[in-house]
Amino acid sequence: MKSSSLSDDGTPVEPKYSETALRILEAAERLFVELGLEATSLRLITQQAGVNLAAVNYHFRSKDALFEAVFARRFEPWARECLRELERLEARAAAGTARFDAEAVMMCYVRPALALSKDPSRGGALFVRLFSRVLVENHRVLRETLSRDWGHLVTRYTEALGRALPGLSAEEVAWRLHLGFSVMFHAFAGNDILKLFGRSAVSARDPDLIVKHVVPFVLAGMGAVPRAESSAP
Amino acid sequence: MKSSSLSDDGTPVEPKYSETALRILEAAERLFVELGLEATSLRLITQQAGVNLAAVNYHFRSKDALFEAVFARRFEPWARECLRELERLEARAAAGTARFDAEAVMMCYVRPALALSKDPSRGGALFVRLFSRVLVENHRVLRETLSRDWGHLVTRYTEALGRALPGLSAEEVAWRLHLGFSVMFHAFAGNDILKLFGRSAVSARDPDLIVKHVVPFVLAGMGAVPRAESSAP
DNA sequence: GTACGTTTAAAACAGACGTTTGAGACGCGG
DNA sequence: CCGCGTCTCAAACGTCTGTTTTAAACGTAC
Repeated sequence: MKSSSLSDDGTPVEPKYSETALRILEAAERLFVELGLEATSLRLITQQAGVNLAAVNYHFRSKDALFEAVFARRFEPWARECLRELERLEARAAAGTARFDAEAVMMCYVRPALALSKDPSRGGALFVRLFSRVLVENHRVLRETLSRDWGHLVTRYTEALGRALPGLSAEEVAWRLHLGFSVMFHAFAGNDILKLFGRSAVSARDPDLIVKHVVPFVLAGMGAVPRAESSAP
Repeated sequence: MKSSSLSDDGTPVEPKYSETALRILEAAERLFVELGLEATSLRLITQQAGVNLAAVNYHFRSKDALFEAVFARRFEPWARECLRELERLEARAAAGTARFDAEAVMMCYVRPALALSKDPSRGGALFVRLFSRVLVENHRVLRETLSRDWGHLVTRYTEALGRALPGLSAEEVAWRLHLGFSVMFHAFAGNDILKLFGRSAVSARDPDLIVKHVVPFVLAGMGAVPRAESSAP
């Protein structure tokens, strides 16, 4: 994933894609989500995009590079939005116009995730599902670049939650962040374990409903009092 | 996934595998977890198992059938253990020797998951990761059989949690179960979003540590007071 | 010892895969 | 008119896939 270059005023310059390249990107995004990287063939992508097979290797260099392009197009604006949310919260807390608590930190993730889920023009919930696949499948393609280019994002969230929950050890904070993000992330991705068993009464695809139920759940979890050690010193 | 037949006393009769078949099962399990179903070739499996390529199609019918066998061998004993835990809780609650609360219901899932994670001879954490991949990749192979053969398990958990949280609507109970299972499941599977960014301070692979942190988190979330509707009638 | 079902072995099958090639179509400034 | 990038197209490349075939080795019962 190459980071997009920045123009003079700092706003990202999206690489211009020809119409053919765009059709490939969109078909690929949908198919990668539904079938996964390995199971999606270039022939299927080009067929659904209505373009020639060789166009993929012309516009993108390879199948792997196409996957990176599909991912970066959606991920980078989203990650930048998360960063902006954190910075805005810090500014408002410094100005005394906002409380710096766990809910405020959490909303710095929920708001961008909600906005993304509701905006099909940016990939919508489809991209969150793609991200989820990438995570569980642990793709070699993205491991390196994600930690190099966006590792600081996680560091920022960790620091923020630590500041919002001052009584906790660093280890405890890391766990709450881990568990909180886990449930929020998989909820937005629509990963419903129970649905696999055909018995989920939850319509886990409506973003507003997700927020309504997931926010109190995670907030309660993050604020939970740690269990007293039963026999440790 | 064919269910194993039962002997007279109700204990499952595990199909006898020849040594060759067993070596295939074990190599396949490891590779399916690491690489996924599509990316794992039969040649790689047989090479690592030290057996001939054709042995797969002889002992198992096809690659898909091998995958089902790998999955069923681990899943069915686990699911039966979950069922037993629920039945034991109901019996003890009826006898007045246990409280039927959210924690008790939750532990009916945590105990089997913990036992499985710590027992390499039953697949250990490896199988939970395989299960997680199956879930996110939404495999055609397992969708039908899981809901047909094990859907009632989810129904049982839903009823149990509803009984443990009597003040809540059915929808609310379904959401708490969904979110609670989601975080527990992905925690046991070691799905660490933050690790993908190279910044997780959490050593999410120690089952005892997982339980220590995930139980208070989920308990707090499940017991959370629902948010008051802000403007609804 | 010979016949039998079971298991292994090596080789070959047809098809799908990602990628490359080389020729031709298009728009555009000269 | 030409010349030159940009882009599309059909065809072919070599490799890998799941599966099948053929033959040989094995243990066991008669």
